[in-house]
Amino acid sequence: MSTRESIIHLADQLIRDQGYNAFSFYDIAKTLGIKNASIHYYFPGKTQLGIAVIKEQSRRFNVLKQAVADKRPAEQLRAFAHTYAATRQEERICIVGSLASDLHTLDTETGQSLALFAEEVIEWLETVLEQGKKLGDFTFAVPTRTKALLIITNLLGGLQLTRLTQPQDFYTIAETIIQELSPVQIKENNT
Amino acid sequence: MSTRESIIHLADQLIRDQGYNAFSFYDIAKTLGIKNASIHYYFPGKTQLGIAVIKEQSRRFNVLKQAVADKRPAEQLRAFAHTYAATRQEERICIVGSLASDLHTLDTETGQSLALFAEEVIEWLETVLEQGKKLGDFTFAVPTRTKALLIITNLLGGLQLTRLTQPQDFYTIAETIIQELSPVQIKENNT
DNA sequence: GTCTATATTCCGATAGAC
DNA sequence: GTCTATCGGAATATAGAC
Repeated sequence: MSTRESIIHLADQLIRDQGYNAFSFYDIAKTLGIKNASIHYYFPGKTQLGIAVIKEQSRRFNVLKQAVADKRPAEQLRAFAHTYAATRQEERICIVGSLASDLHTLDTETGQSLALFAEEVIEWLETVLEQGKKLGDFTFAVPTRTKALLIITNLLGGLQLTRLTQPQDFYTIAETIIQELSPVQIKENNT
Repeated sequence: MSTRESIIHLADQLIRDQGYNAFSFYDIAKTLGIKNASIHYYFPGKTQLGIAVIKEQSRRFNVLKQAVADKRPAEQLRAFAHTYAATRQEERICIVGSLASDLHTLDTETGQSLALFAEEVIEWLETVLEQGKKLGDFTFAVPTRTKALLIITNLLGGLQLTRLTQPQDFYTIAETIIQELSPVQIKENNT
């Protein structure tokens, strides 16, 4: 991994761990064993680094998208949810949730880049849900976009809320999302 | 409103607008027409101010709780969701989402105070859902705590995600949460 | 209670040598 | 590409006068 890639990777981890306004160039520099000023060689300012992080997340999302494109909708959704579960295990949150929380402190470009990425994710999830419904794999009684919003907010919010409760709460949320889409629901006693 | 109360109120607004690590004592001081140092008279440090904000949110939550205690579960839930809708209109997010995003930069006490508040909200929502089910006002097929987690993450995450899309998306989310609990669902065509 | 003044630390950023 | 050195600014916090 190049220095540039390492910087982006670390910035991403720091943003999703501590928040955009809490991490510093020095945090990255000390980990990489370089100096503060070297980061400015790759990124003129914090804004450009932030945007690079968003673009990298978008790139990785598209890699996932392609990797599961031929699979069943249920499996696509499970792969998607799994990336959040992995994030939960790291005690981090997702990039959209982290930067949306700090939105009013970000440059316009950063906010636009983030909004673009969020819409990418929503629209992909919409197509997965739509396909699942057509195939009879999914059942849901609200508009597709609404269902997509509900699922994403469950995952995004779940990463944050369950930092305050227990990790298990997140896995319960993720499993429930998938179970509730199943057309064959075994209705059990629930206490 | 006393100076102390004004400070807490402004800190709350700033935390939910810009984030804990982005607001400064000066932001509050200039609005109140006082000096930086005066805030330290009321709160020794930022940590104590942050905790006071959480406690005030908890107090106001309990006021709401008492105000709707005699009403039907559906109306209690609607009043709860309405506070989030009002927050959405201000372009802010909820205190739990904001501080949970910054959790790893907060003092232990602040984190504990926040976790306590989050659990208060979850448990109250559980009792409302449970009552609604007993009365036949609500239908849901997952454990009560799970349903509470799903609803709260929809609202918490909705405030953040819809900063990037449109305000209407949030209202759709909030309305859908309530509609989906209704035992008499008119299943319409959904595209 | 509120002020002035200041201490201290940290951060993003830049100039210029190597 | 990476460094040293430094600038300018901002933030939390404290001491002490009024």
